[in-house]
Amino acid sequence: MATLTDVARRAGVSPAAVSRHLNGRITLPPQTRARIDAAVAELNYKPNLLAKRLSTGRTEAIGLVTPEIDNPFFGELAAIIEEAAADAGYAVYITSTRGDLSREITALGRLRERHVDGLILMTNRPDDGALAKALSGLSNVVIVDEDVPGAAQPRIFVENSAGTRLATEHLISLGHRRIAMVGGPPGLMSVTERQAGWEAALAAAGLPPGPRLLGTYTRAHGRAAAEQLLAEGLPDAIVACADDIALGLLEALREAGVSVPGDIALTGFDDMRYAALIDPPLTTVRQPAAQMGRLALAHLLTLLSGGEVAPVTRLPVTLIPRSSTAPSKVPTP
Amino acid sequence: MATLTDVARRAGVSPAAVSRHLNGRITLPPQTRARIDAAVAELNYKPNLLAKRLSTGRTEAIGLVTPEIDNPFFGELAAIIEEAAADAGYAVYITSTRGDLSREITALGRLRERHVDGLILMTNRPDDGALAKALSGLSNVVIVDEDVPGAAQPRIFVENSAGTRLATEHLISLGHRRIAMVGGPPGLMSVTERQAGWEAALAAAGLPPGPRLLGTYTRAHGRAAAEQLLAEGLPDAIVACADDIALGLLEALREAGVSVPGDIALTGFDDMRYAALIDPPLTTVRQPAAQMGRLALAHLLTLLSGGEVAPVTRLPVTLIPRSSTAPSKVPTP
DNA sequence: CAGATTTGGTAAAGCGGTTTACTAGGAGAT
DNA sequence: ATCTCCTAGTAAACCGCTTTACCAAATCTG
Repeated sequence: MATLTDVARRAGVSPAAVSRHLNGRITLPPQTRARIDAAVAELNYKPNLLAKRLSTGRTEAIGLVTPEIDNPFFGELAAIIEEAAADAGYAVYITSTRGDLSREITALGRLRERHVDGLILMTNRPDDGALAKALSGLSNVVIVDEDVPGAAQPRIFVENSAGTRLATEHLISLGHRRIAMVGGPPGLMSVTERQAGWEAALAAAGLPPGPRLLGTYTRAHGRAAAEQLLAEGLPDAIVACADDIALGLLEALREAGVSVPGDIALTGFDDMRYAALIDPPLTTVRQPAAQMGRLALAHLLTLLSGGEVAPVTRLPVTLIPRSSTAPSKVPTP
Repeated sequence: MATLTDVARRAGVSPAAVSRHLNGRITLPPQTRARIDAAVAELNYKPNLLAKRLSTGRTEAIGLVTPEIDNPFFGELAAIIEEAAADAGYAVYITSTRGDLSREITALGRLRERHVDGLILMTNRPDDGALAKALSGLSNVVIVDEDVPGAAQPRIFVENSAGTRLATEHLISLGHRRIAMVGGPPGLMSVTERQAGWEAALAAAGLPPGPRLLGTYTRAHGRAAAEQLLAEGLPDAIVACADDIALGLLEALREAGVSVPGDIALTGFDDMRYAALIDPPLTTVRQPAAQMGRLALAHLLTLLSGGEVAPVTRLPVTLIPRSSTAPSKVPTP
């Protein structure tokens, strides 16, 4: 590989001149410029990024910390962010933490060690303060989708409570009265808020809350919840706090011979790809993944250039009615 | 941030001693070692990776080039690779090329510029030689899932033709006679091989090939193919070369009032997550994504440590029968 | 006890850029 | 003719770590 010095020698100037010319920090007379450009072309010179980075302290890379890159929702977010980052000249390090604190911390370490310029952080774990502590003092971080209580970094969420409120209102308008909620990990902000939306809609309609089953954001939890509800007596409808949970509910209910939406209505949350393709197509609350991804990157770029950014941004969600919800068979009084 | 020199000063030794001790390239007497370790701890010293990299020329990072990170199949592969790479001490740069040659080339450039130590490359585009040319001379690259004709790097594929042969034999054993194939981009190795498997199974059973519709590995192509088949007269069964294609077929057929598997049987390829959850659950050929990912990384690590690796590895596929295939209603003669 | 070997380090030259501080030479102003 | 300013660069320090080559003192060997 040709180095800057090789180019300089060939062009008959100093390395400094070449460096400054290439970075647009000096205006040289046309002939000199032409000689340098020619030398660059002839030697097929490519700057060594490592050297550049060491020198400037900037890496032109960002990190993306996701709980699970193979979850379509995070995959979509990652794809958008990667594309937008590439357009802005940044490479992306992706970490799939699988909900493991130590891998989250490792990723933060990369920022501390100036291995990346900034970080977009997503977690799906209730934090006991360890992650917040690891975040303290770090700038150039944007928290997305799920809160890390106690952290000072800017964050981007969706209107969680509005989402479940919409879903619950939709179910109520279809004539359902006894509406259960199956949620994710207790203590997680998104779960708390989604629960609040469900409760608010019920309260507004003068209905008592149905059963509430928290657990994890997994298909397995959906299955377990279905079994519990089957044992205790099925409600009219279920509001699931994630599409994955809804999928588990659906499987277990179908196996038990319960028809969705014939016997029970079901709503999800996320609108992951495939939510429309399952049987029955899932009524769900759409999170604007693409918009979140783009905004997260935009925020991060603003931070990187020394700008300021709103401490909390909330993006709207929309209810996508499909076939997993149908009018109640019990006539509305 | 404390530097090596700070540590050295505090421990009363030279920077060289600290560096060599920390990298295990010198054995020091216990007291000296203790002084250095103490200084490291007190200053909370973290080596600057950038500097280390510039010095050693190694980056301890690999690149992962995928066509679409938001496709669950590639997502699963990426998750496995990322996890295994992290265990081996490598960070992972992920690029989602969206089938764009220039982004593939950019990723290769990162290797050329010694920005990463090695690369795992997946593509889903028939190459006109441009990618092969960009690959020439690069070592530490493993090609996965799809071929790049003319490239010299080791590669890992699945038994494509065996996969469609299994699927086609399965359909034949269910009594289907007129079996169509809906494939991906013409010229792509996986497509050619999958077509060969379909033809071989039909030939072995003494059956003529049904319609063959090539296109892209997308749901849209599946829809278009379904429309064409509907217009030309439906076959008994369809072998789709990808689950995404099968999904498109399924949608369009359902909209046309054709029942799967009642009126027509359908098989996919990949066994992506959700293939089991759609309506009807999809009979498909399972590609061992996890195994491919792990093997790709193992190969790359072998290359990185100067080892040799098989030029071509083929992994077996398995047929996963589900409900999208059922016995033909036409009695077998 | 001289010479050889081991122990326990060090000095300094990279790695390949960037950047600050500086200067030789010519043009313009007085 | 002198002073100032601008143009077109250059020299050298620096980023933080690694590594080669080397050396002084201590220990062993014959």
